[in-house]
Amino acid sequence: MTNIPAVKNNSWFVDLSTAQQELIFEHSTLLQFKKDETIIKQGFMADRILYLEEGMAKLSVEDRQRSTVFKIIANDTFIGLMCSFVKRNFDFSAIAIQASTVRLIDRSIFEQMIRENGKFAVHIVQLMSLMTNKIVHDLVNLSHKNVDGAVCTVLTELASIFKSNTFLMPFSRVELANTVGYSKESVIGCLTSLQKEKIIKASGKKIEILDMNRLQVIAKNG
Amino acid sequence: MTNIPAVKNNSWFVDLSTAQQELIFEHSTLLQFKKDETIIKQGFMADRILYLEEGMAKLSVEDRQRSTVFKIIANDTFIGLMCSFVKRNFDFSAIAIQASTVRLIDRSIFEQMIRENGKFAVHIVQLMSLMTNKIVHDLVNLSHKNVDGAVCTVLTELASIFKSNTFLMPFSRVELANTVGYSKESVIGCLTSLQKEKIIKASGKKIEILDMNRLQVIAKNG
DNA sequence: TAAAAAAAGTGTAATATTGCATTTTTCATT
DNA sequence: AATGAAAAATGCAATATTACACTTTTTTTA
Repeated sequence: MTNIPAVKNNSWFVDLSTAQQELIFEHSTLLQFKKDETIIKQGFMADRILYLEEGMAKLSVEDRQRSTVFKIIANDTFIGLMCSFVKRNFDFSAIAIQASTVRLIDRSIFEQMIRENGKFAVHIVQLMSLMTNKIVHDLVNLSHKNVDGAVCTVLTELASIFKSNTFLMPFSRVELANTVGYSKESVIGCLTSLQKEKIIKASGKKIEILDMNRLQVIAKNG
Repeated sequence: MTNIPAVKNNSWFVDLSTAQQELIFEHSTLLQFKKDETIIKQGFMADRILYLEEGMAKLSVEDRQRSTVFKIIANDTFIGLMCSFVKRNFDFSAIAIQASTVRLIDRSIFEQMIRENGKFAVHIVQLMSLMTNKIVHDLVNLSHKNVDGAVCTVLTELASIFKSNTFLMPFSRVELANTVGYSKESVIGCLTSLQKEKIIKASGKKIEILDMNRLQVIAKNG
């Protein structure tokens, strides 16, 4: 019998029967990624469903000129659901921003589970609903802000993702610029002035939020 | 026996059995909306799944200050799937931009279909995948463009949605401005200069694209 | 650990965008 | 058809953002 990890209550597979869980685990592989390793490269064939068991990753859309992070995900999240159900290729990239464990699940088995197990299917639809909703609201939200507002919004989000006011930014300055849709100079300038105002402390990738209140005010009002 | 409309090949319910189709149609209502009527108001209770059978609608996120259209949908599309599966309330608004026919489907019956019919479930997951993917790419894409690029991008998209180089804009100038994330003055200025360059002809909501090539070039290169 | 390369940071001139005041046009209503 | 209200359009000064050229710092690699 396959070695099935202890089922956490909130996991995606609670709705599966023991036999189905076994089947999934038989047809899945566990991979380890180091910080900054590429989990998915946009354009690659999408024949697996990916589930981030441990760690964190950033999802980005790539084009000829730049890479734009549109979402940071933490453990217990599907990485590939967004497109691997239809597209032959991944439409975005995923890069580990912490050491991560990813389960690769055979797409046809996963589909079979959706077909066989209605409760599981409903659960998956709900997860997709939630994710889409959040992404749309976040992106629309960012699009109405000036540099300062956008950068501060991202910083507050990062603090909440990392559950700490001190964290390592998973972005280069250029990536941060692409994510908020402004030039790197503007973004760097904003970080510098936030620092002068003693709202944050930034040395390299390490960010420390000193005054969360003021940060949130700027995030809201530009 | 319930009156079931002739099943189109590409419809969302082809995977349902005749009995299931009957059930769905018994537990659903057909509503007519005139142009500019509100189909969904953000914040209302989401106890139905909405399917746009005929017509067109714009989906928007509302906040205190503005309404931002993030997607235009045409006939044979689910309107509410994106959030009505989890949230108690709709997280966005939908307004008919043409006379439209909407089928309201009981949420619990719809969920039951997903549970009972695996093929249907997979189909729904695929639809959601596609939609999310398209929205994310479109929004990210817009966020890197200047006013001209963004406005031209939206205009080319509208032409493709309406399948014609002449169409009625489903936006006020202010809404268009919110959608692209720029001020109304900038957007109006852009439309004016596009007109001076004889790339479009705009009188009120009526837009005529005179030079699609140049429009696309601006859409791409700002 | 030194050298090279990449990323981060800076000041400033050029450019793009906004916000305001005001006018014109459009649209609905009587 | 006249009237009023809302939307659209305009020009311009104020502001925000970019792009450039350059320096400094950090990271990588030999």
